[in-house]
Formats: sequence, C-alpha cells, structure tokens
Amino acid sequence: MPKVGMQPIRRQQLIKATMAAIDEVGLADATVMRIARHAGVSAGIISHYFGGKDGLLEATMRQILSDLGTAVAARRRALADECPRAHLGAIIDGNFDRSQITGPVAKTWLAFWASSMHKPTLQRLQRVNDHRLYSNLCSQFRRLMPREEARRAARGLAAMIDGLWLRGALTPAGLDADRARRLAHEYLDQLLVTHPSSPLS
Amino acid sequence: MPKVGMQPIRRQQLIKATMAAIDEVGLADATVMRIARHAGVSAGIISHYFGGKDGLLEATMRQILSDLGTAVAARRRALADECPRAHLGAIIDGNFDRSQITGPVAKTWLAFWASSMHKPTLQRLQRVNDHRLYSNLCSQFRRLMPREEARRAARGLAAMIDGLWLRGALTPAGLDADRARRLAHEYLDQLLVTHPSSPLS
DNA sequence: TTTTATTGATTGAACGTTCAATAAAAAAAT
DNA sequence: ATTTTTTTATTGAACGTTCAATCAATAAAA
Repeated sequence: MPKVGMQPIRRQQLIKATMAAIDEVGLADATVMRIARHAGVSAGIISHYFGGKDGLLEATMRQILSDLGTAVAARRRALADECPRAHLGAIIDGNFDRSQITGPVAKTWLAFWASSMHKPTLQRLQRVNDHRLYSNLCSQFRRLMPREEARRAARGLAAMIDGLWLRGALTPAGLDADRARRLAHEYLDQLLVTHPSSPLS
Repeated sequence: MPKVGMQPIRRQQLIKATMAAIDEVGLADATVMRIARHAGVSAGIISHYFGGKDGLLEATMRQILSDLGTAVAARRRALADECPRAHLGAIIDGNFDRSQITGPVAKTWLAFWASSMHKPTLQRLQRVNDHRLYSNLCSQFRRLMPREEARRAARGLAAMIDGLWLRGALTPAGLDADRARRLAHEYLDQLLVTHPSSPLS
C-alpha cells in the first residue's frame, strides 16, 4: 500500500481515531495501540507522524479548536445583517455547531479541558480559544453599552455557552443543540433588552 | 505511632492528600505514591483503607459532593425568608461556596467531571448531584411559573452556575466568587422579572 | 501476648518509544 | 517493456519505564 503523499491522509485518520478512542474509553485509557487500531494502522506510525503521543493529542486539540473557529467565522460571514445582535447570535450558533460533529468531539473537548490545567501546551491552546470567544463577545456588546457593562455581559454569555455545552456533554443523551441555542438566545435577548436596539432591529 | 482509631483520621488525611495531588499534577499523574507522600504515609496504606486507588478516588468525589450538599442545605436552612427567590439565591450562593474550599477542590471536581463519563461509579455520583441541583431549582421556580417554563429556567440557571464555575476553574487566577455570584443573581433576577413576586418580595 | 497499624521491597502487567526488517510504489536504467 | 535501484510507508517485536497491588516483616499500643 505504501504510496506517496500519505502524510496528510494518515494525520487526519489518526486525529479522527483519537477522538473515537477518547469517546470510547476516555483520555486515560486511550492508548496508542487503541488509537492505532481505530485507524487500522500499527502503533509505531503515531511516533512517525506526530513525534509521539503528545504530539497527536496536541494536533487533535488544534483540529477541534480550528473547526470551532471556522464554524463561527462562517456564520458571521454569512450575515446579511451587520447589527451587533446578529453577530452575537451567530457566535452562539457557531459554538453549538460542535454538536453537529457530535459525541466524540464533545467528550474529547471536555477531556482536553480537564487535561489542559496541567499540560502547558494544551493550556496555551485552551486559553487562546477562551480569549477569542470572550473578546468577540465583548467587542459586539461594546457597540451597545458602556465598557464595564459589555464586559459583564460577555462574561455572562460566555459562561452560559460553556455551561450549556458542558451539561450537554455530560448528559447520556447528548446535547440538545436546539434547546441549548434557544436558551442562549433568550439570555442574550435579556442582556440586550435594557439597551435600545440599532435601527434595523 | 500505631494507635487505635486511626481509620477515620487516615481516611480524611488521604482524601485531602488526593485533592492536593490532583491540584498539583492532575488526575492522570496523581499516583498512589504521590498521594501517600502528601499525606506523609506509605503507598501501601491506601489499599488497606480504601481497597485500592479507585476506592480512594470514589471516596474523594463523595466527599466533595457531600460538602457541596451541606453548604447549600445550610444556606437554605438559615433563610429568614421563605420566598422562592430567597431559596434560589441560597442555592446559587451555596454552589459558589466550593471556592472557599478553593483551588484543589475546583481542579479535582473538574477532573472527576471529565473522568465520570467513562467510569460508571463516578458517573452515578455525578448524575445524582446534577439531578439534585436541577430538581431543587425546578421546584422553586415551579412556585412562580408554569411547569414547562420552570424547567427552562432551571436548565438555564444550572447551566449558568456550572458555566461560571467551569470558567473559574480554568482561569489561572481562579474563580472570582463574588463576581460569579453577582452574575448568577442578575440572571436569576432576569428570569423572575416577568413574573409577579410573592407578597414578601 | 495479642491486636492494630504501617512499611517498603517485590511482582506482574501495561505503556510509549524505538528500530531493524519488510514491502510496495516510483524512478532510473537497460 | 522489462528489470533494477531508490525512496517512502509501515510493521511489530523488544526495551526500559512506571504503576497499582500485594504481603511478609515490624513496631507500637492494648
């Protein structure tokens, strides 16, 4: 089978297999052998393409964050409406796109969340992502209210998004994305209700 | 040193040492040796008092959940006011008491959260706790609004509490309990604003 | 003397990594 | 169009490490 140009294919395969393994038995029991078996390759190949298990885990987290960023950016680009409320809604919806990529991604995300507290490399990635969400929310709220109030609103909405998502990941039935979106949008409406809307809304 | 009646003392010591070890290096690297060293005893004693590492981890999670339940119950018992809003406020405040028991507890909690997805024993504990929070919130909201609306409110507030707490655990500076409480209370006020209050409030 | 508490060396299993060997494809030579 | 050579991809057994659990030995209290 050895063909040229396997690198991107195998990398993708192994990243997906990592999520599947974590979904199956959790990060603690996701051994290189189990991951390799999910991908249908041998264990040694992981060191070959990622330098080791840690490299694979980091690449997997990068993939998840990158997918999330893409989902949010796409929804914002598709907006006909430029008003802050529409942007904020798009950020919410984008964040719950993670559930389209469903179960495996959710469990992997939570596993990395816990793990990032003690692995500097993952911690950096996690913080960049956190700050991106907060910062996006903040700059939109800023167009509708004073700075301190905008910060409070951003912290609140970020917490609401993460909280809904966390509870969804822990529920055996998985996240009900529509219901979660609705709750987040209602909260957003309440945050905005005290502030006069832009002309369009 | 061997005295009689060591069991409760050692158990408490080892549970505390478990949280310290998880706070220090994470659940994955919290070996029995490291935990034992934190408690100033030998590794073998863990199997003696808890039947093994898993037993110690389960006991540690039980302790955390029990402390949380006690904190909430105490605040509710201390209420002069019987109105639903006061109870809901007490539930919020009780949940952010976890931060008094500070850093180690927060990290341990999050670690168990992730781990509980794949360990049936921990999962059971986690779900009982989840349901207790939801159910407490729900029955209070129920006194102010129709059932379906109460459920929505309970889901929202539970998500807000967990979200704030999660983000606090991940922040290097730790959770700002006062700020989190304030955000949760504001959200609660917004949830109740559409409903006429009871006589007292 | 009996009971209770504790130690720490030992054991066996499991893990990630390494590396020589292999096999297939691509390139070069005939 | 073959054959040979080179390159790339992959395997899987071996190695060294680490861990949880065990248990005979020990020591203090009862």
